[in-house]
Amino acid sequence: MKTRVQNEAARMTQALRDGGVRVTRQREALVKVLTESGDHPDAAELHRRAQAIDRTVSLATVYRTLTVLEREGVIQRHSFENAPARFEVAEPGHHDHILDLDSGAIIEFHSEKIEELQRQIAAEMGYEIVHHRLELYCRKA
Amino acid sequence: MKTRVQNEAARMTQALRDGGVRVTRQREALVKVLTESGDHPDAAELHRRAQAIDRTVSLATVYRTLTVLEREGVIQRHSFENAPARFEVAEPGHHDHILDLDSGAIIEFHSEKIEELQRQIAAEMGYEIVHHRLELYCRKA
DNA sequence: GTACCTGCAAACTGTTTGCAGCAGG
DNA sequence: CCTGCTGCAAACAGTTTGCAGGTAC
Repeated sequence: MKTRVQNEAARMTQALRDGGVRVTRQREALVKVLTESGDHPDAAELHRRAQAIDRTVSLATVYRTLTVLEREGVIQRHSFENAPARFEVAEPGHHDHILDLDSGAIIEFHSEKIEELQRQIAAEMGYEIVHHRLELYCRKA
Repeated sequence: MKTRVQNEAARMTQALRDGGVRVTRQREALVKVLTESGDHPDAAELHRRAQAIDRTVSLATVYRTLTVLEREGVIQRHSFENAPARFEVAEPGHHDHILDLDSGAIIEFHSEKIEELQRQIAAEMGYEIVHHRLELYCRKA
């Protein structure tokens, strides 16, 4: 039986092939790092982690590969306030983020009620939501 | 009787003084441009408009002044996806944005129900919302 | 005078790209 | 081989900053 990480890695390398690029040593290192990271690292952090596996991975390749993976929909890029973009493996089912302003922690949440209200508001204006962004910048109460 | 624009301009120049900077010719031009713009211009656009009033306004001064005005809370900076930051005069009462992906139009909306749900979700995690960001990237249905 | 202001150009950050050489089917 | 890959370094966009000179009390 395959582990979750192995499945995600397989899905990701397939996404690379689908995206029309080769699965190289460097890209395999990045895929490994992505599937094993439960947090929301930025490109520089991913580069650091990938280099621990394969010294020859460059930041340029990290960015190039992330672009393909995002286009194929297997990872998501989040641009939070005044900060480099952060990445995470795309899970089925959308979620939003709470950002702890003090610790920098990122917490995921989902509210179907909010999603529904958003759709309703957009519809009232004659719009259809393509995607949205909801971030709560918070402090411990 | 004063017009809304005059009131806003007065509030803004006062904010500059409160922010500890002088109200110069260049800053007056920017204030005028800000109060008269009903849209959400970015810094380059504000620079262009301010130069139409006073040729000597530089982009650096636009940025420096916007920083002060934002710190004083009389304007708001919004960083939408893959785009330079856009600015608007802060109105009492928060609102969120719908972005028309085709036309680039920005529409404001407010939903007290959504705000309440957000507070509720944050509270469940032991958090207090300092500020939040909600953007709906949409297409005409 | 003496602050603080200005525009300019250079610095800076995060990201993308052109290029010469390397490598895998 | 031949295509696409690589790292490097330069380019890029948006924004900030150091500096030499200008301006308002």
